[in-house]
Amino acid sequence: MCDATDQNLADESQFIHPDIVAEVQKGSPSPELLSDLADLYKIFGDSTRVQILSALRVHEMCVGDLAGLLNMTLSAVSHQLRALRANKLVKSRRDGKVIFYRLADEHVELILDMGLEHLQEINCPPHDPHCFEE
Amino acid sequence: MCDATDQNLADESQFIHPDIVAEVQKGSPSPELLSDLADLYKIFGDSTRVQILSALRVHEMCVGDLAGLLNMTLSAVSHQLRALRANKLVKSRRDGKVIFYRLADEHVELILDMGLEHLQEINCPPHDPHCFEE
DNA sequence: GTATCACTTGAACAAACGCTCAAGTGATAC
DNA sequence: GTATCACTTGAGCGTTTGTTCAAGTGATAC
Repeated sequence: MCDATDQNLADESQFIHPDIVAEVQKGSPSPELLSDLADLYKIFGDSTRVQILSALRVHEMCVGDLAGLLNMTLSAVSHQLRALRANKLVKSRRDGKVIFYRLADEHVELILDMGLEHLQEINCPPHDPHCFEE
Repeated sequence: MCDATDQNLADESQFIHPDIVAEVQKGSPSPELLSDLADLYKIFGDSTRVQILSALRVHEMCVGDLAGLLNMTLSAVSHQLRALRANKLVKSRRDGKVIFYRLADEHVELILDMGLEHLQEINCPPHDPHCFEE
């Protein structure tokens, strides 16, 4: 996909500001890691999955209750739980016929909170003291 | 899409655990807010966009440099910058012919960090002292 | 004025995604 | 054993998404 010698792209002079590009190349994580990061956020990037995570934050739930709460089919919810499980965002335990799901760890809650905070800042109300145009 | 009287779904007895569902209904944000949250994470859920954000975290950059750094076309990068702009994750300034992009605020960095931390925890190395199976 | 540079935009298209439907699994009840 | 319940899984299908390509815009250079 790339030519052989591109381990120092910033010097190749196709750039307008080679110095800046070189600095960024050194200071940013590898594309592989950033791709994993994108894959993680992709999981949070769906309304159904976020609703599930938000619900499980309050209390562990079984699939049927989740489906009823979200007004969706068992199958649809189960498919999304599968994605959440695969990415280690939820864990499950079986109790007789019923399978209860819960959040995998506190990090999931933190990520949800971080996003909610950002939303508040963006849609900050007019009377918010530290809200102003740049 | 729903019948008229569903404002107290948890009592409708289609649920296995009505008490839990009722508690979750009260304790979780509205579906609308959670949908906005999902839309926000959707932006972070793409490798190209995350690479752009991660780069801008180190230094403001123009579109051409970003395209070179990511080994992508100007157009592709510009399209993604448009999405980032629309969601207020980046800001731009023009300097002559060149347009420099930078992160909109510190919240963007925090969200990136939160995700990176979660990745570290998941892929935690075997010699990590606080890494164990449940 | 024209030319060029840096970037944006719209249309098109393949790939990825999320839901539905039908079939399958695993545990309990009898 | 069979039946039922709670859930999972795979295939199919319409929608969304990200890239490419070609055309357009806005500022500088001359």
